[in-house]
Amino acid sequence: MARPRTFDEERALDAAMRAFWANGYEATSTQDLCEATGLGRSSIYNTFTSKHDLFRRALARYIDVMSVPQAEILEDAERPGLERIRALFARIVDTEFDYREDDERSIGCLTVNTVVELARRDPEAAALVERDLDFRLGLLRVALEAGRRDGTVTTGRDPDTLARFINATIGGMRVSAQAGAGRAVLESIADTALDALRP
Amino acid sequence: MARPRTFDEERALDAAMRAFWANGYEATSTQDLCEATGLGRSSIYNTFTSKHDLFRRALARYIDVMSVPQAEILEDAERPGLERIRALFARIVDTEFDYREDDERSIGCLTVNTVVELARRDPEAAALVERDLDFRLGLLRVALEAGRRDGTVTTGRDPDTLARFINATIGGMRVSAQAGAGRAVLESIADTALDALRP
DNA sequence: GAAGTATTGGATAGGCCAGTACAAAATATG
DNA sequence: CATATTTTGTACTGGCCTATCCAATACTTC
Repeated sequence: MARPRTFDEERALDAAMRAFWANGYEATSTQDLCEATGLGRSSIYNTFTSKHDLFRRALARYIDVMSVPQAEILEDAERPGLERIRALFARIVDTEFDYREDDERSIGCLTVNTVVELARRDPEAAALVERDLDFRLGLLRVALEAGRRDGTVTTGRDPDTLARFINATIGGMRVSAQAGAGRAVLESIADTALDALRP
Repeated sequence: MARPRTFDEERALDAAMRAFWANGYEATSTQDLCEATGLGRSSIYNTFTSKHDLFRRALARYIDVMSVPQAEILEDAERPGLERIRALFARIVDTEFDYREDDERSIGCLTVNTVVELARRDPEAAALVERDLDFRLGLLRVALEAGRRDGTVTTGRDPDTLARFINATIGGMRVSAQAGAGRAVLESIADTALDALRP
């Protein structure tokens, strides 16, 4: 019925996500977004209405994309509970090194970056992140409860507290990675955190 | 010999620090800095040369101000090693609640915020933060080694690894606070982390 | 092939950005 | 009190920012 798009909306969204992820919301201009996606301004505004809306969608996509494999790991009934947490840590470390610009520093995690840069003044972003937090805490509790049942998690602390702790550890690893920590350091942080699950 | 200043440079720097801390570097305009400090543009540029330079000084001041009490805690020979770490955690929690805007969300830690927002593209800021990281890791090692000697830290992991872990935990607590965690949650994260020191 | 419709590129708008220019004001020194 | 010197307020600059406008384009349907 009319002229069709010459670009793939999801690819564009991915490119925008990468730009926000690597540079932050404020430091990414609409011009940057045009260059990152390869689209013109018109196409961007026609498709995504505003920079803020594009960010919202990019963040939502990031959360969706990242949570699938994490859920798979944490709900993997084949593995003991503690091993699921260990595998999650390993995945976190891998992503910190897989997704990188030319730079030697990690670009971190868009969710963490958003919490730090935007959560206080952007209620929509805060809501997305909070929803994701609840979801991930739930997944962690599942794995921790499994660990308690199968004897790999022996601490007396309740799964809720432990889930918060594991989640905080992941945040700390991501900040450490952005501060320049290498693979060995991240792995040792993860290993040490696991000690708290079987004291 | 000439007209004297009508403002206190340190007070102005403090106000600017608070502004950057609460809102981030990019989202804080020079206009915001004028309002926060109560100074006119001329006074700001006359005293601090540029927004970036003002930020650099604000960050340096933040690091200085924060590290003094933390060093005191971690080097306090009266306390066993583990208790020093515990006291440090308690202080982190307190600061997350002491320094707050009207908001119900924490403004976090300027160092962490800087790592996340700026470290990748601002080498000066990155250098300040890295220097501070080395300093704090050193303090943590001191306390952890003391803990090993006095028997309160019983884990077999080496102090360097443990220092990284404790530091990451603090980062994770700060991100959690910015994501909306309350006092009880932060305290439980800290308590759980301590479990890793005496497995 | 004509009509209708959505996309696209380029120009543009209005505002805010960091930073500067300059003159008026204020004070220490002589 | 005069002079030298610094601070301060105001106005301004050039540029980049997000967002819009509009005409040209390209495609689908009839």
